[in-house]
Amino acid sequence: MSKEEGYFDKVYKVARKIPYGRVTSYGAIAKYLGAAKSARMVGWAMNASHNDDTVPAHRVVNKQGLLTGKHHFDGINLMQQLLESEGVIIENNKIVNFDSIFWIPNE
DNA sequence: CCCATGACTGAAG
DNA sequence: TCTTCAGCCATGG
Repeated sequence: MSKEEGYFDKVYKVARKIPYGRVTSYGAIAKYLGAAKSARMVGWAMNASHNDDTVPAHRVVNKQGLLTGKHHFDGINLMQQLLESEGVIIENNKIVNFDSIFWIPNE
C-alpha cells in the first residue's frame, strides 16, 4: 500500500466485478484494460492478488476454460471446489459450461 | 540497465 | 490435432 498498484489495481477491480457463478479469461480482462496481448500480466497480477482476498481469482481461468491457476491456490482442488460451489460444472479441470457462464468485463 | 520469470494467447509447422 | 515458438509487459534480482 501507499504505492501505486497500477496494473494490479485494475485487474483486481475487474475481477471483483465478476458476477457470482460466472467466469472470465485473462485475455478478456487484459482486453478490457486496453492490453489484450498482456494476458500474462493479468495472470501475474492475479498471483499478487493473494494479498487481496477481495479478488475472486478462482473465477478467472484461461480462454479454454481450464483451471490453469489452480496450482497457485492453497489446495489443488480449492479452485475447482469454489467454482462448483457457485454452480459451475467442471470436469477434468475444465469448465464444461464455460461458454454459458463466460462473462465479459464489458457488461 | 540487463536478464529471468510468469495463473496467457494465437499463429505456424 | 498436437506441439512449438514468439509476443506481450510488469516485477524483481
